[in-house]
Amino acid sequence: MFSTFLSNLADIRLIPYNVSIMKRYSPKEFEPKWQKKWQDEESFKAIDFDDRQKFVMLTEFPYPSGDGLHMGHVREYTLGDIIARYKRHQGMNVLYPMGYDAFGLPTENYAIKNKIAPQVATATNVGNFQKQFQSLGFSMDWSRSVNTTDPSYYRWTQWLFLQFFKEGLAYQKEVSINWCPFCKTGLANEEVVNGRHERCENLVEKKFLKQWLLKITKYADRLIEGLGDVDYPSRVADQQINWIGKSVGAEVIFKTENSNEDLKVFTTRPDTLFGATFLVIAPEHPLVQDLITQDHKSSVDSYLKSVQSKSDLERQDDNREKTGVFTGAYAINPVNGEKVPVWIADYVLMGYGTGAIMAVPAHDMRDWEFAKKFDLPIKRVVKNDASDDDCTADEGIMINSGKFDSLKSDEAREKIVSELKDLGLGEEKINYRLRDWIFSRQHYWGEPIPIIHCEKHGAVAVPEDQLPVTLPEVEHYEPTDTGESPLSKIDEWVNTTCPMCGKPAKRETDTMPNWAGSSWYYLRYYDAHNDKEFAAKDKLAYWADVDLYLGGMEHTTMHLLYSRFWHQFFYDKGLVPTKEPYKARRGQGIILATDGTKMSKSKGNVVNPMEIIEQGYGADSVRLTIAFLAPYDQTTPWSPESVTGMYRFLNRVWNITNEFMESSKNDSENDSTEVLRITHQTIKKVTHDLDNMSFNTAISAIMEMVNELYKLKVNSSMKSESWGFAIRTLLKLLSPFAPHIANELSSQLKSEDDSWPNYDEKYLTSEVMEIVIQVNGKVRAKLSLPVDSSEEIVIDAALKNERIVELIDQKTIHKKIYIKGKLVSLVVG
RNA sequence: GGGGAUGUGGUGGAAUUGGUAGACACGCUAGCCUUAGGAGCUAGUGAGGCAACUCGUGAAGGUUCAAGUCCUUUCAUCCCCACCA
Repeated sequence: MFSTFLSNLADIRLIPYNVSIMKRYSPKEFEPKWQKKWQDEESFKAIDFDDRQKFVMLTEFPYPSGDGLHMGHVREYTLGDIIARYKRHQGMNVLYPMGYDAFGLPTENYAIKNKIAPQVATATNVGNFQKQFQSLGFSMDWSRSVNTTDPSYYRWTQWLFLQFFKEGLAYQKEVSINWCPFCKTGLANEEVVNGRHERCENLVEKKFLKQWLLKITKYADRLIEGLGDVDYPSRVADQQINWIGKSVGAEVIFKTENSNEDLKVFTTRPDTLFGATFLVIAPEHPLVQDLITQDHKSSVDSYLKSVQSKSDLERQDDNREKTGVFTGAYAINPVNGEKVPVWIADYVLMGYGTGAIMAVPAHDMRDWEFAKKFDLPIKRVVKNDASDDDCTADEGIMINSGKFDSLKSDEAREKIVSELKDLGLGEEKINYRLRDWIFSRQHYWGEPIPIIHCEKHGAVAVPEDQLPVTLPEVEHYEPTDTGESPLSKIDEWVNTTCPMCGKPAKRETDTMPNWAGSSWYYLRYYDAHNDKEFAAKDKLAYWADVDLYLGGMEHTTMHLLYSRFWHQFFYDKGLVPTKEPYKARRGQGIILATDGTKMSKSKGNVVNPMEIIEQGYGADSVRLTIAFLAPYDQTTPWSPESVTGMYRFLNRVWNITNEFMESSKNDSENDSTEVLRITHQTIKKVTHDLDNMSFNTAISAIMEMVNELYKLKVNSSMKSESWGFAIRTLLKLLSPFAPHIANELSSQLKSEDDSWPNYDEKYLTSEVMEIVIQVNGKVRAKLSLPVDSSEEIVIDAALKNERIVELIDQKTIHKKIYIKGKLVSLVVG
């Protein structure tokens, strides 16, 4: 008590009386200086073919909206920057590129509304983004910057599209597409959320249009297999696998009575074929008209009409009742020759499998509901734990299945399929949930699809030497109501000649979706200015593939899957040297508003990172706050107070460094092993944490170091080798996170070396160890002993401890456990 | 219905192999200092208790000398997909 009082007095005396003689930490005064220097000197230029180990740090490039950077951007690019700077300090040739994914509807809508060309609006926004990136101190190689709307870029997007076209992987088809009546454009399945267009939230309609599609389904298996070769978080890999939705089953042919055409169905449970008591086909099924009998025609027609009038949203409603209608037709179950009725119902989807199913009500919940509602027969063919009156999808032992009785489900599956094969009435079949990628958009602001339509030759590729097909300048960007792109109204652009026969022909007027440019942009960073190829082979060989790709979880089934598909195709064509584009993928979590909800303009809870910098906290505080907030992949609310805390911490770093610089002028020589211990310990911890992307704990380790140093400086002079090492190391460890203050103070210290520090084990060991003593599992005492104490000595000391002696009293010790250097556990009773 | 994740103080979050739960920070309390700043310093801060001590990681069981961590059951929240046969 008394001694504590004294040491408090000592503390107070040794704290510099007048802190004001030192320059205050004021990031505004030096951050812009460093940013300008980095810009002017192109400090972060990645060098082609350099001998150092290469490291490609990729972050998803932004859509340059008029609103500037938001917190999500700042998190992503700050984390990328921390890694890029760290790897550079470790001596690697780091490529940390940035570009702009600038085609898209917001700019087009902005252009329509304000009568400003999208090219102009884009240029303005890009300039704004560039400035904001700079003000955050990001270490990007700007010499390789790309912009998807630049003709010198989309020339290669078009060229790559033509490779798909030549291979038959880009094709046109009349398809029922998701149509957004507000944006007046077609959408990919992935862009429809709850029956609404994910961008504008308007209800999506169905429209039948001739569209360009990319045959991503051809790569379904490869896209699954490829996941085995890369380091993706399991939730990303699982989500992609789930999205591709591979199911193994069989296609079974049912002969029909009324039609010459057979009905094909897909099932994953051919073992339940004997339980198929009826068939159901989708309302859009091509055989509908063929099958209906005269006396059912009117009821079928009215059902089809009612289905048509339903919106997608209604059809997907959770509480929907099963609806349907009997066609009057019958089909023959191939395994037992039974006549089963054919129904039409909208719970069967035309887009999956064959658009027809065999209904096994006893073993499929949907069929069960339908059978109950329309009083159709239910036949149990699998015996398992479930009650006979229930529907069960579980496997078991076959019953009511003729010669397959008493087989297990999986055996029956095999045998029945092989029998069907022999009969020529079925075979194994694999189906995917994944559909081909609808690649047409009916908009101005996108890459024109480089195709010319000729009456004689059909769709013809624009010759390579005529690329790019540039967007014409137009007066109006408004989409048309007919479902045609606004480009279709520009006759002088549309009318051209056929490259094959020279006769008059018309240009394709659809443009590509904005996923096109982003499907290959990382490749362009390897050779951003090449006007002969999309990237030179030797540069691809040097840089590919991306070592770490950081981005949003929301892109898992869109951009990330699309670009893997493109890359795999390019690999097959010998255009790229690696099978997969990205060696490792990580997804950062979302930063929510302080109230735990998503930040949104309409709620007015958006935090603007630029404002925080301008308020005087500076870029370093913002960067630290983001990295410290939570594990990088965790969704977490923003905390404005946290910025103050980081600013305070940087202030402490600033002050202790300045104190060190002051004291080194006149203090006496004095060394401290404690200073070295905390320094080496922190190097070890921060290095380990950075390798594991545990940014928040790395920062807390640096904070602990600073706190320790503050305590240590009270009793030891700062003028010593150890202190110099400690302060310089502190700045090095801090520099990936807060590069401005680290560079500023290092330059004041005239510390030129910027290599990552190494720790030395010998400084980590301390002379004493603290041993915890547990009695019956509870911590009862702590001992300080020399580190080299043997087990005997430790246990002996534990048993002699006053407190322990008291607790053991007369009781017997049943067991003594010693965990080296940590604890002694005594079991008494 | 399918897939994935997460539950720890007032808050954000720590906790290599099971080994001192709550690091680091925010906030709060008390005090000090001052050129009154978005500053700095000291002490305290899971709950209950004067204390010894007891309780405590969504809940309930279990394994173990020892469980936030392993096992079983269960509840809650979030994300993605969804009439996918």
